Amino acid sequence: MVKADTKTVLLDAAEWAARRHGHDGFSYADLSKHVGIRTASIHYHFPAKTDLITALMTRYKGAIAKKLAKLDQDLDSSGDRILGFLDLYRTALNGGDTLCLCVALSMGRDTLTEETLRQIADFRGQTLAWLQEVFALAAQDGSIRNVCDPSKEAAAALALAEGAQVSARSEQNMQRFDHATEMMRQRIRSGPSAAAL
Amino acid sequence: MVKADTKTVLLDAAEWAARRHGHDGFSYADLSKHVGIRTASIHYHFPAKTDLITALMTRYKGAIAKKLAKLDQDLDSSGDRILGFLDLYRTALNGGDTLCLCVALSMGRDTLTEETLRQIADFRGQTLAWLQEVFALAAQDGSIRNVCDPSKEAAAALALAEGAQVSARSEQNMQRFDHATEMMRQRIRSGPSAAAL
DNA sequence: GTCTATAACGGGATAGAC
DNA sequence: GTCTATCCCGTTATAGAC
Repeated sequence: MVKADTKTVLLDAAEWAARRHGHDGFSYADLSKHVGIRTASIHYHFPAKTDLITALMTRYKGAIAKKLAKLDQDLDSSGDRILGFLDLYRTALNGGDTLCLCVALSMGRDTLTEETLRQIADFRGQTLAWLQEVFALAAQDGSIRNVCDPSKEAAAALALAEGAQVSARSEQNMQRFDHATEMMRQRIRSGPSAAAL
Repeated sequence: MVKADTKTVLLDAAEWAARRHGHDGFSYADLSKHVGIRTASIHYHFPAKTDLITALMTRYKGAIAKKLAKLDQDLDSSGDRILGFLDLYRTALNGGDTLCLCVALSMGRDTLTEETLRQIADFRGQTLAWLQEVFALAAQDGSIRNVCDPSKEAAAALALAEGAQVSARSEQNMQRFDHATEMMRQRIRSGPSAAAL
């Protein structure tokens, strides 16, 4: 816990780079500059780039799982949890510099391993499952208006958040994200409505 | 019109490749194989890769503008136009193989020129303007339920369509797209509702 | 664990013959 | 317009010294 071991420092640099530039947009040479050891030394820790990516996705999935669990712990209403979810994706943008790792890797060319593709699908599955539960709760606590089928709500919410990230990053403009997600927030803010969708 | 000139054949191949693999995911060597002329010959038509990308985006923007105009021409209700819009993005997926060129390039690394970035923003601006008009019409013809501010509706609809494309492509599964966009379609299909958002 | 050195390859791009 | 040949660079990855 006390010393920042090299592997962790490498993963930190790699996560940043991958979320900024995508899978094919960063090299061991880039990491070498940031971390201060030679590319050959990086290969000692992660023999192939795919090993790096795999470790990255595993760590990232766990980190997001924790954040989603914390939202459940800290917030009672489904509406607040969705607001927390949107804020998670907003924060991940870092002012338009970085995407969610999952989105960033999704775009990479077919350089990706089957294993990595599976991890990406797993990650989306984890998020979709969480969203689905929140929308199921929403059907009960009424803190989100016009709730439809939770599964469809979850799929739509994730697509909205990811799409909003993509356009915000491509113009490095956070307003794009805020604008695209404003309607979703309005379904929560202004209190429950009698009308079902 | 009769002979397929080399430039057009190159653009066709490049568009397919770019939408499939992103900016850094295809090379002149790839085009060379598909088109049947050497890489040096491609440089004759497009001296630098950025020239190719610029020409690609220009042509693409015009093509989509035509398709959107055709939707306006063929369809009277705002609801049908949005359904047409979603189908446009669905078709662009080609079964999970290709993205909208704009989305595919958005993910590329910072290899992109300032000019290209401007073109990408322009393209989104064109689509957003069209969507905004459709939602403004919706506020009048009532063929879409719970219509909010047209500008926010447009931003949300574009993010939804792009995000749905990304997840569908990353798993090569069209159902992801259909699932994520189902709610939007339901706002149209089942007739107008008395409830405002 | 980290280094130097190097292999092996693929990328964009140019020169000059035809 | 298309070709062959070539350049230069960046990338992943390995061998072997320290």
